[in-house]
Order: sequence, then structure tokens, then C-alpha cells
Amino acid sequence: MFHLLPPTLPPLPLGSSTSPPLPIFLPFFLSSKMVRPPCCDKLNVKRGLWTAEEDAKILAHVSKHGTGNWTAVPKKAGLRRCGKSCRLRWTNYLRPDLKHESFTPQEEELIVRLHATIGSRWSIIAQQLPGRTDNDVKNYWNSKLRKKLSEMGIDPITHKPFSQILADYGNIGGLPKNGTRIGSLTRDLKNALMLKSDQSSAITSEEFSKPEAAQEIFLTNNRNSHDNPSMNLLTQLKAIKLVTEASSCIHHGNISSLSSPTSSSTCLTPKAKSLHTFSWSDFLLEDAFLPSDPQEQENMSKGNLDLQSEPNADGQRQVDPIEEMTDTVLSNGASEASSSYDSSFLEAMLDRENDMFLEFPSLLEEPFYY
DNA sequence: AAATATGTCAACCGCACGTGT
DNA sequence: AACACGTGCGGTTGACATATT
Repeated sequence: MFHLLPPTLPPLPLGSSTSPPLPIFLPFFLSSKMVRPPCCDKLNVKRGLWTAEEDAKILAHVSKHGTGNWTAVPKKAGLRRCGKSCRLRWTNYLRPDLKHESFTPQEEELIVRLHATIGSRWSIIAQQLPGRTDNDVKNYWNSKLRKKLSEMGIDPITHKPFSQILADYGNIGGLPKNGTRIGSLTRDLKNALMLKSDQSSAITSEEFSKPEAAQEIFLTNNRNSHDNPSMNLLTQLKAIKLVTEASSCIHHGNISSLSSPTSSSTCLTPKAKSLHTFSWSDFLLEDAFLPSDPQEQENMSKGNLDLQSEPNADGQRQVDPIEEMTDTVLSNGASEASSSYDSSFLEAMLDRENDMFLEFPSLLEEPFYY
């Protein structure tokens, strides 16, 4: 149960949480700058599941001193634990504002939507779910939602229907775009196909709270991204910007203030507030399409970004780091398009790999990460 | 009933980043 | 500028629970 090392082992010369760290002798190929010493003496700290007494000590300490300086907490609270472990226990379990009941269908839907837009940014996603931690969300995604999506015929990595991914395979010669993980795709696809072939285990609408709506969201989300990789990234960057902005202002607030078109957010910029129709679904759908013309694309994206940037005291527009990144993405996209050398090299590489997979189809059966 | 497979989730790990000195 | 330290984050592990054979 506990990850305890045998007590007979002699302590390593790493110092302890109560004394200055002793010099660490590293292998010749590692400099002291390459490896950071452990945050605490791992042989003198307890690991594994927390007991009720330990929880009580943390709670007592936090109620008296508040959170912060976690490295000092074990000593002050009388615990044989690493400070990092104490912080984790508090943030993931003991915090009084945490929910411990199971996820609601609304929460599920929000997680899936946000994951489709910003990927595995669990902390940002968790900030939109009051009472949930990034660990909760991550675990729930890995154990439940990923599987559900696969069963619905949707690749949980790209959020595209498997049928579309298969079509993409045909279009580009057997390889997915944007560094899709072939291993996970083939595994999930196999999983979905096996389920489809078994009528008794066919997916029912009860499996997901709103399967039709969810499918529509995924399909809509991905219509644009597979045509335009840089647009996909642009959308993600904008989403991260918006979500982060929202998170920082309504931390632990009610998500309904964001999702309801009738309620105005308490933290959006004045211009965004003036729109006061913000909702996740609107956002996801709104960004799903972009003109194919690069000039129009740029105008449109700049126009959108202007809505989110505030003029400073001098009346000048402040440059947002995320906006700078999106501009860079767009300009890079243009330069990439003009680089025939790069694209031909890439195509050659893809052709070679395609040949390889044709010759050795079994490679697709095994996990294979890009 | 026992063995095995699978799922869940708390906890750990290592890296990155921000801040203070 | 360089370094130390604290904290946050995402990926991974492994113990336990549950389902299946």
C-alpha cells in the first residue's frame, strides 16, 4: 500500500528537510546544473496514502497559518511528509471548497468542449469547474471521457470523427496531420470498431448526456482545424487567452455566468462586456470558420483580437503576448507556405513513411508516437 | 470460489516558470 | 546576470476496487 523503502537501508547523503543539503555526487555525464536535488530527503519522509491524523495536522496548520511556504509546513505541522506532498494533499483533497461527488453531465460537456479547444490544459479547464482540481479533471478525462468519445466514434486526441481521420489518411497518403498520435488513434479506432461490431454493446444515447449535441459540437469544432493547421493553433491560442482571462477574474465563481448568454461576466474587458453574449458554445462555433483568403483571415483575426485588447492610458493599444503569438503564427504560416523547400522536404519524408507503413502494415498496430 | 483483467484515482515525479537575493 | 527556492503543471505510476472469466 505505501511506497515505503525498507527501513534498514542507510540514508543517502542528500541532507534532510531540517538541515542544509549536502553535496550531491553526480555521474560524470551530469553537471550540477542538469539535475536538481530532491525537494526533501526521500528516505525520511512518509509516502503513500494520507491518514486521518495527517489530514488533521494539515488542516490545523492551514487554519492557523494559512497556505504558503509549503516546504516549511511538514516541520511546523509535525508531519513526516515532503512539503510538496502536503501542498498536493491540500490542493487536491483537503481544500474546503472542493466537491467530492461525481461529475455532472454539464461538467462533462464543459470538459470535453474545453479539451477540444485548448487540449490538456487541465488547470485552466479545472478553473472553469468550481470545486474541481486539475487532477480531478485529468483523472476523469483519462478514465471516463476519453473512452466515451472513442465509443462515440470520436478520436479523443483530435476530437475528430474517426471516419474523417480515415479520410484524411487517404488524402495525405496515410499519415495524420499535426503530429497526431498514431498509436492512440489506432487503439481508439480499434476500440470503437470493436464496439460497433458488437451490437450488444452498441452505444446508447444514455452513455452521454447529450450525444447528438456533443457530436455536433465536435464536428463543428473540427471542420476548420483539419483544413488549416495554423488556424487550429490560432483558435487554441485565442481560446487559451479567453479562458485564462476568465479564470483569473472569476476564479471559483459560477460557470453559469460564463455559459449563460443572459448573464454578463464580471471580468471581461469593457468591449467584451459590451457584447455580453459570450458563451462557450458561441465561442467554439464562432471560431470554427475562417476565410480561405490569407488577407481576409488576417483582417478577421486582428479584428477579433482587437475586441479583447484594451487601450492603455495613452490611448494606444496594448500588445498582448498571446496576440503577438497569434500574429507570429499567422506570419509563420504565410512564410511556411512560401517555402517550397520545406514543404517538399516534408512531403518527401511523408512519402517515405507512407511507403514504410504500406510495406509494414503491422507498424500501425503498435503504439507509435510522434 | 479463485484467478485474472480492467477501471479508478490518489499520489508521485520531473520539468518549467516566477520571484527574491 | 546568476543562482536558489517555492510553486504550478501535466504525465505517469501503482494500490485498491470491481468486473469478468
